[in-house]
Amino acid sequence: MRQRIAVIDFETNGVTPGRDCRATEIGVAMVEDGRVVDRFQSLMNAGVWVPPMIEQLTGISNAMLRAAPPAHEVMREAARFVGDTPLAAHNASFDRKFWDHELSLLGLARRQDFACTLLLSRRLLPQAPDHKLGTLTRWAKLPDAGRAHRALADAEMAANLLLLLGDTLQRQFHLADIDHALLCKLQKVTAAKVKPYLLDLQSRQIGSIA
DNA sequence: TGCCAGGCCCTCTTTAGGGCCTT
Repeated sequence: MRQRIAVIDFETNGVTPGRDCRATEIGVAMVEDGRVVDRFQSLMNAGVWVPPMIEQLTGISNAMLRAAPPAHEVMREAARFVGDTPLAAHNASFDRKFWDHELSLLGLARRQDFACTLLLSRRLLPQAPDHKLGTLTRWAKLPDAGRAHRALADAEMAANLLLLLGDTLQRQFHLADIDHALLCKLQKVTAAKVKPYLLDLQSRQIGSIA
């Protein structure tokens, strides 16, 4: 996969963005030419309280957030870092709603689509024991990216998984280079129809060469 | 007043229910 894609991950203090529920950390792993070429990570202070269960899960404490830069500064920097690069995340519906919410507080709006490594791995790696990011990383023997449930480590794990999914597609279906638009299309095809869809795509690519 | 996620996917489905996945 040669295309540049920004793989993002948020740590948050809950699951539904709003006045009391905000992002606490963002990590971005920038993928290009089949590898991670750039990284962005920062804690962010949005003035929200992190419950003990989530402090324990992420290792991000209320004290750490009090010392962190303001959320609006971090998000402005993150938005500049990502620019118009196509986005990806593991369970993108989660990260997308926080990305959109945090941008909206800056008066900004997302212009690009999200590819989802959860939806894609359910379709392309059905033999995996489950489709949690950590399980897939261990199962596929992907590189150790650091402490799970920290934003950059999770973003790097998702980036490695995205590259694996691209390689799997190219190897199994002998497709020309995989791009973000194809991944977004694939995640909308139902799991049962994804293989016929790819075989059809393969035959059309072979036809166009011949 | 009290409660509070939500999108995706499978199946014992579609007039629904429950599990997965993210923090």
